[in-house]
Amino acid sequence: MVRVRIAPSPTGDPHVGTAYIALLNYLFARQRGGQFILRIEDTDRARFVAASEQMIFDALRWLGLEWDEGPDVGGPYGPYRQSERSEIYRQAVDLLLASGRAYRCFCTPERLEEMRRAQSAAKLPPRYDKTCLRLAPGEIAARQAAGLSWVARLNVPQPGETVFRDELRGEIRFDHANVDDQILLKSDGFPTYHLANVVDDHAMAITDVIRAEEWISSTPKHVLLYQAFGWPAPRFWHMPLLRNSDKSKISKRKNPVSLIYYRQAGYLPQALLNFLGLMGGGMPADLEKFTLAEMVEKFQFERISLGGPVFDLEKLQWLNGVYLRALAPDEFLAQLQATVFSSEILRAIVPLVQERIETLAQFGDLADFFFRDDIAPPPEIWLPKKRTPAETLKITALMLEALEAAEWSHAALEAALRDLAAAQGWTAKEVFMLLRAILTGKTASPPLLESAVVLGRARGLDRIRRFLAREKSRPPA
RNA sequence: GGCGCCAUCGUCUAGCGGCCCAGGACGUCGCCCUCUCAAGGCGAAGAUCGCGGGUUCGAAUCCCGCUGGCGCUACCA
Repeated sequence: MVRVRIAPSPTGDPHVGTAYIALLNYLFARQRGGQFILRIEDTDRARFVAASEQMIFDALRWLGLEWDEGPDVGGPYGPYRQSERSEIYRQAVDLLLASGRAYRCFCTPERLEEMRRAQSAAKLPPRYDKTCLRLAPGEIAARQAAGLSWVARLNVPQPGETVFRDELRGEIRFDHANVDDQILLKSDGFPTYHLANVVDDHAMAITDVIRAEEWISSTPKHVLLYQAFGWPAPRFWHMPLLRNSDKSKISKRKNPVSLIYYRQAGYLPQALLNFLGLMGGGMPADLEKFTLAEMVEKFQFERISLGGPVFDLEKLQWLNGVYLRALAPDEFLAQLQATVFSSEILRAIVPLVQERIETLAQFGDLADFFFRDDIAPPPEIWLPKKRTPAETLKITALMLEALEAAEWSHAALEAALRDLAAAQGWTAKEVFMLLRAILTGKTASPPLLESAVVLGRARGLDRIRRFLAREKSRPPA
């Protein structure tokens, strides 16, 4: 019986890369009559975003990737949220500490920083120097008694080598000279990914770990952990990374990556899924358009091409168009009413336009930007009278950062924009008008912040990113 | 820098020793259809298969080296 899992981290919007890996895991499980598990990897309390978990559930369900076990549906191997499994990790660490496969480390971040600087200056691989491994038992007890904070580190045998098999690439070997004594338990008592992932995969009887290629370098640490615990390791399948058009790992800077965005921008889940299925091969080459069920039937993992595929929005858009045109008119209408013309959106827009309207027919004139995709205002709209294009673009980039960090609410957006204006020596009016131009394409619109909230975070941020991309690539006039 | 992974049209890919002076799709361009624009149909341009060595009667396909791209190099996942 095959058991696989997807283990997203609730640190923000659900990511298109998560959907890709989820799809692959789903296919693998369904093809083999196995189970597909959803586990929430919420051990990073610094980056934790409370609303994120629910958004992950919603986005994966929207795509139709149902899981057999998970935090919301339960299952025999729960709990499926790592923050609820602390005791399990603590016991696991005790085991490793007792057997000498892990050790307590009291080094301060400053010392570690210093050590890494020296190593990099000496052109050595950055690696913890095992200082605390040499601590006498009495010294360890004393430091603990003194209340010094500590972490648990994996004791990687030196010298040594770890060899493991990647099902798609064959044998991969790592000299231990390049494997760090990874932190397993953080000073806040939470495990790192490496520990939690191994402990949970074993506890949840995961047979095949299907994850992104970026994990290859840390797989030796995982294999060492399985050995330290005396557990059999699962099979590893590392999938190619989705890329931006410049071939770098897909990122929100260069590409929309939020599944919320794709849903709100009017992509059909079956089209997005189909497109993801095209990434990296796997399906018979003569097929371009196929359903999830057909993928379960025909997708072959052995056929996956290992070169990282560029996530080509234009092709996704074409495919989405194919799906949209194939809809029966009634279905098409239903889609429209479920998304861009939902009564929720309409209801939210009403208070923004009602007080500015003289005939109902003007609704479109006032609210057009909610229903348009490409807003491309000319410089006479967005360029403040007293500013240059260069400084305007610069503050727009800062604005994007500030808004990405802010909660998408009227108060938070307003605070972020006013702070930005003050910090950059712009008037609030200039900053607000700039954002108005980018979001609405006009100099006069319904109230900006209210409009931004209705437009939504995903589409709002996307408009700013697209604006920046467009203006940066525009040859200076 | 170190380590690892990868390498066919701009992009997604087919090809797993002869069927390939490399096929399909997106995008681009042209023509047709047409009141317009799309869609659709037809067609074109587009890859010395990253480079250099081998192995072989024969290599895009196998091996080695180089180069390049990417990833990792955190008390993030």
